[in-house]
Amino acid sequence: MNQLRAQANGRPVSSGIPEATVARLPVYLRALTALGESGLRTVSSEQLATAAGVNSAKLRKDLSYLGSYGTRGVGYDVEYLRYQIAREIGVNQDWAVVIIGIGNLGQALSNYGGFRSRGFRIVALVDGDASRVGEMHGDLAIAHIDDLDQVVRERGCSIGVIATPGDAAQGVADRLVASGVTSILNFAPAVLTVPAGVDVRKVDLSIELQILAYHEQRKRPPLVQSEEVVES
Amino acid sequence: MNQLRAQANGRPVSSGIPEATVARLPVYLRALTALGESGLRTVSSEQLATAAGVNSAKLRKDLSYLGSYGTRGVGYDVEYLRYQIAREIGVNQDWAVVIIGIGNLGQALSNYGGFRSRGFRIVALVDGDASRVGEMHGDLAIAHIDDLDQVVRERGCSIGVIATPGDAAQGVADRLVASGVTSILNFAPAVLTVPAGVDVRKVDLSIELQILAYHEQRKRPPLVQSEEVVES
DNA sequence: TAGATTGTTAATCGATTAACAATC
DNA sequence: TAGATTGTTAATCGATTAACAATC
Repeated sequence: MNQLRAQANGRPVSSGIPEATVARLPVYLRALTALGESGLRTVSSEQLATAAGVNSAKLRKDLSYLGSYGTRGVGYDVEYLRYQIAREIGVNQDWAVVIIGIGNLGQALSNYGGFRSRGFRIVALVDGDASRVGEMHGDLAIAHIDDLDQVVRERGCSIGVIATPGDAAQGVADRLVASGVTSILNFAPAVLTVPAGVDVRKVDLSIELQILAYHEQRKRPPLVQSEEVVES
Repeated sequence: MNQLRAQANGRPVSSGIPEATVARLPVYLRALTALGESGLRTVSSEQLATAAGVNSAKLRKDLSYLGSYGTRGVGYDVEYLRYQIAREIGVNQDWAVVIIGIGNLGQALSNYGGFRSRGFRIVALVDGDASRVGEMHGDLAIAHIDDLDQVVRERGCSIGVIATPGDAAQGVADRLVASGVTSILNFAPAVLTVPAGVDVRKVDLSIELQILAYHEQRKRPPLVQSEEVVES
């Protein structure tokens, strides 16, 4: 079924965690942080699942990939489980992030305070417009895209965020890859092609709205819906 | 296997389209629009799949849920297929969108020009800060959250975008639902609880970065990784 | 007719879920 | 010991993929 290799300690190796589970770990982490701040010391899978918006069977299955961190009949120690998940995700250390494309969205991202507490530090802002080089946003001055290599090297960036228009995105991705970045978060409406070993995640606002529209259309059908089709 | 009901015309009814397929239709739509603008009249599943970043088997399977819009031995008429997909998604008409929370992100979203051409019109900006009511952003003045009902009704909003801090999000969602909105795009880092029949999609930037960090950690292991664990 | 390409089938894979034995 | 809750099993469900018959 699941070809989990096992370590000496009996825990499955990290790469054996299913993608769907990996995508939920940050949600559990956030819920545990909130529950911990509210003073809770111990939490059951039922409680934590509710806080995370999933069912408890899925939560327990997900946690079972990390190891056996609960106590039967009792539940999970909030702080201990929080620490284990944070370690598994890799956010006990800080990751240095470079943002490319300092338009409205790039600025909003650079100002967002929530990244810091979640393991990310924005260490560089880069843009293709030479006239904006040196412009300050908080502590950071905009650098030019031609200096990307140097910026990435000097500041140890391991994640690149693309917030350019769609037609610039592939070029930026190529430069990021050339400078050694192997993790990219893409906000530009474009399909990126990257070499094997480079991870790209995309956040596409129009696509999210279109998925909502698809379902909305079926909840409240438009007044006029033509089913006639002109054969091409 | 797949309990597709069929209409008189033999096409599966809309609600029979798998979610994974629905999520890709906007990607195909965008690729077709770009190919059409480049002058291409006909496209094969192989070409379109490449442009959309998927494999051709998946593309053909996805399109088969919509109907039989291709010609064997030839391919798909670009404009005809583009129209059919747009109709299926529901973006041949415009959807009115209200943004709640006009901070950095809310402003960036309200300024983004790409929504208009993709079937969405931002018709209202709403914030909880009374001192900002009336503030202009483009053509739109900020309204107060207490007037949400009226705004939604008068401007026919069918989609709400939440761009508030996390702790305000559930309250805003409750108000949106109360005012009749049944589709919500949530940018706040919070799990939303809504009644059945209301769709929520979430865009969570920290979560996306954490998923990247998980994989990055396994590509370049940190210099010091403690495996020792203090039992709680 | 020969070549090309769709639309569909069926096998495989991965994710979800309910149920419950293990065990605190 | 009795009650509670985890961790795991196994069934089910949904998504992906390769292969190819249908057909332009």
